Amino acid sequence: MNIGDVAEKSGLPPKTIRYYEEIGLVKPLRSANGYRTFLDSDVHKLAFLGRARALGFTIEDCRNLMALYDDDQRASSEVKEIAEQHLERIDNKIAELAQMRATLSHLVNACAGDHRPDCPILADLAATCPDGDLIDTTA
Amino acid sequence: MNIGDVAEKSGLPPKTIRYYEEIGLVKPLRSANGYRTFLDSDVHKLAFLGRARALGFTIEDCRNLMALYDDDQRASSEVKEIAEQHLERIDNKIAELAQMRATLSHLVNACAGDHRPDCPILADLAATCPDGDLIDTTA
DNA sequence: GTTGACCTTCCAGTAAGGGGAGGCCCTAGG
DNA sequence: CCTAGGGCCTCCCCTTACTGGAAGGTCAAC
Repeated sequence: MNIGDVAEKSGLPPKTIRYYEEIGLVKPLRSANGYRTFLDSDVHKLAFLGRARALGFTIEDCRNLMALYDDDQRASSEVKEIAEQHLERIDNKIAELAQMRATLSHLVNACAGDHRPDCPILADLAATCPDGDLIDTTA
Repeated sequence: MNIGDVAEKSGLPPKTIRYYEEIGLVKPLRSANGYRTFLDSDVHKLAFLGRARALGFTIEDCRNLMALYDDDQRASSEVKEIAEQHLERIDNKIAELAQMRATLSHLVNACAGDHRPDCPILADLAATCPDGDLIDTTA
């Protein structure tokens, strides 16, 4: 199978598949003309990677998950730990975004959004200094 | 004022300040020895940038917000639009993360996390193919 | 035989800086 | 007067996970 077919079957772009080969996630064979030749198992791996990436796992997570997948002596606790750490990263990120959202949404609601220059959003960005300085927001 | 003082006052690392100069967000003067010389207005700008970045605005957003801040003919609607677009990006990102979180959390709960190899997380990553193929998850 | 689709490699770029090398400048202490 | 130290400078590579493009080889069809 050539890379185009694999791309279609796995749902990953050819560029991504080449990249995954470069970083050692898949190891396709080569035919005489230099083209990459993929097995069904490669397609399977790539689909696995695509799904793991879609869940937000890093490439390194994916590498570890694949290794565990290939290891029938694995303990599910190892897999679970990777997933739990990722879940925590996601929760942290969501919390961070929610905090931004709250502040930003508050500012947006306070802004008239008309033709006048007065703007609480800019005022907030300009005025809130770490050392408590009050800066002239009319500038 | 040298870059070290400005870093302390603005809360941004010197590296970041140099980077902001490189991309044209601040334009410090230079003294005879080649050192950057900052004015209070530069510190003000940098603090502004730091807060905008903390709210997740991109550098390009920051550039535009600063331009609006410097323009006393601005309409607050322009500021509000930038903020609203950013708010939408945040909401999209949160939704995406929440979706990941839901799936992942479901899988984590389903995983025993013990010494045995059986793992619903790996099974899910391996089995759900775009074209509906069922792949042997006992491998 | 030639067109066009496919494949190859390599280079460069993304966002927003971080790390570190190699080297100048300036001040304080002995 | 010399040196140690800390601060500053530029320059280059590194990060994540790809994506785009250029230059060129291959293959099947018309």
